[in-house]
Amino acid sequence: MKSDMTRLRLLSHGLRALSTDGLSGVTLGRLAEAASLSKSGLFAHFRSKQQLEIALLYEAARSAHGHVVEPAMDAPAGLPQLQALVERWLGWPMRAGLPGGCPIAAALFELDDREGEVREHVAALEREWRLLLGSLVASAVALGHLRKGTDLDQFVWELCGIYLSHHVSARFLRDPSAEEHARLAFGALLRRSGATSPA
Amino acid sequence: MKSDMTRLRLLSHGLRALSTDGLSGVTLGRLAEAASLSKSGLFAHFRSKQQLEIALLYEAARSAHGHVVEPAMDAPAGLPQLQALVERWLGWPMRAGLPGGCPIAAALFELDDREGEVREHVAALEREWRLLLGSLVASAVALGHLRKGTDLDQFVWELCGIYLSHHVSARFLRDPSAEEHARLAFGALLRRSGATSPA
DNA sequence: GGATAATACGACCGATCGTACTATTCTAGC
DNA sequence: GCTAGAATAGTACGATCGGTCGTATTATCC
Repeated sequence: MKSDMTRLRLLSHGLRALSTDGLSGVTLGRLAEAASLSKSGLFAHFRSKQQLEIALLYEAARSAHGHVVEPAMDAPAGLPQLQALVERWLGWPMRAGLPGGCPIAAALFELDDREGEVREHVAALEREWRLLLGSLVASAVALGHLRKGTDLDQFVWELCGIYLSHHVSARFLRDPSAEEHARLAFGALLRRSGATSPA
Repeated sequence: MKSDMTRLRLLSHGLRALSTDGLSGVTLGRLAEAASLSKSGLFAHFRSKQQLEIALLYEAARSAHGHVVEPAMDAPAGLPQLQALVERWLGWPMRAGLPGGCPIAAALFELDDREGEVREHVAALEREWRLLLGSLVASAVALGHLRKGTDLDQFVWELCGIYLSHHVSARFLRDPSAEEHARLAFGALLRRSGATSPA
């Protein structure tokens, strides 16, 4: 359908806006203008601002999956896959063609004190993401790449901290050594977990 | 002066609003109503929305200093002081009476793709904060509490990651084990840096 | 105590917000 | 090619945004 094409265009422009302006920064008027559509025409696609926000967040997750998860799955299972995923994870928005930062990371701070449907969807995405990370760590443990008895939740928790710290130092502080800091931190986390072959 | 009282009341209400709603969520109308003041009366105190935002951010930093830095300075210099500061740092907004999360952490993600004066003030605050953290780590190294040769910048970078991950898991995910994760992560970071007396 | 400046008020500005309702244009199936 | 229904445009709405205005009140200082 023609409508699907338009919807894709809207999601594309909306995702770009989301990455720079955050959820509350994406407005129907601006998005309509960016996508060369009337505001009411845009509004007809999503039946409310909330629905648009949710759609954009899922589009962000879809893009992350395509740019981060899928290519990382080419690596051998276990530690190499985990390392490949982390490498693709850090700074993925830029490689996905987004002009701003990670929309989901930003949403974690924008919605932390807001209730409602949007928050629940972000929470679901974040929980799913951490489950994926945990399963990759578990595989590395099962394959003997990481020490048996490794605290999976703790590993994932600290890995998320590395991602967030990288986001802040790279995007806000514009520290050119953000990548290096993240690499060192991840390496230390691996070593602590008994990685046999450090990258 | 009477005006100073009003200004303090405005900053107090504004800081609360800032912690839950973020910079763009604080509006002149709502703040005026919360502080029982007319919008124009409020506007007379700060000459623009930007000036209000900057004043609120400095108020947040002032509050953090009072609730985090000052009490931590009672601890003996070196590692104990660093540990005391981290303990007070995590979750300080609640202990400061704020209903939401850390306004500065939120600003790091809200302003990462926005230029202007407000961003520069947040950047200055953040840089100053990291300098403080670095100096405490340096003291711990100088006093022999941490290994000589400890990478100060890397330590601070990872510590900030712990703070951010704690913020997300405690405030957004509402994970009751956020404190425990942070404690474990900080302990591991200390151990890696050769701490002789783990807490 | 009276001049003066600070402070607060209410009304209002143009712009934009999200959303609703009504045309109009377009497209798909016959 | 016609027509039904989808897709888009148009218009308007009430609310709120940051901000300005003139005016009234209130402190402050000589």
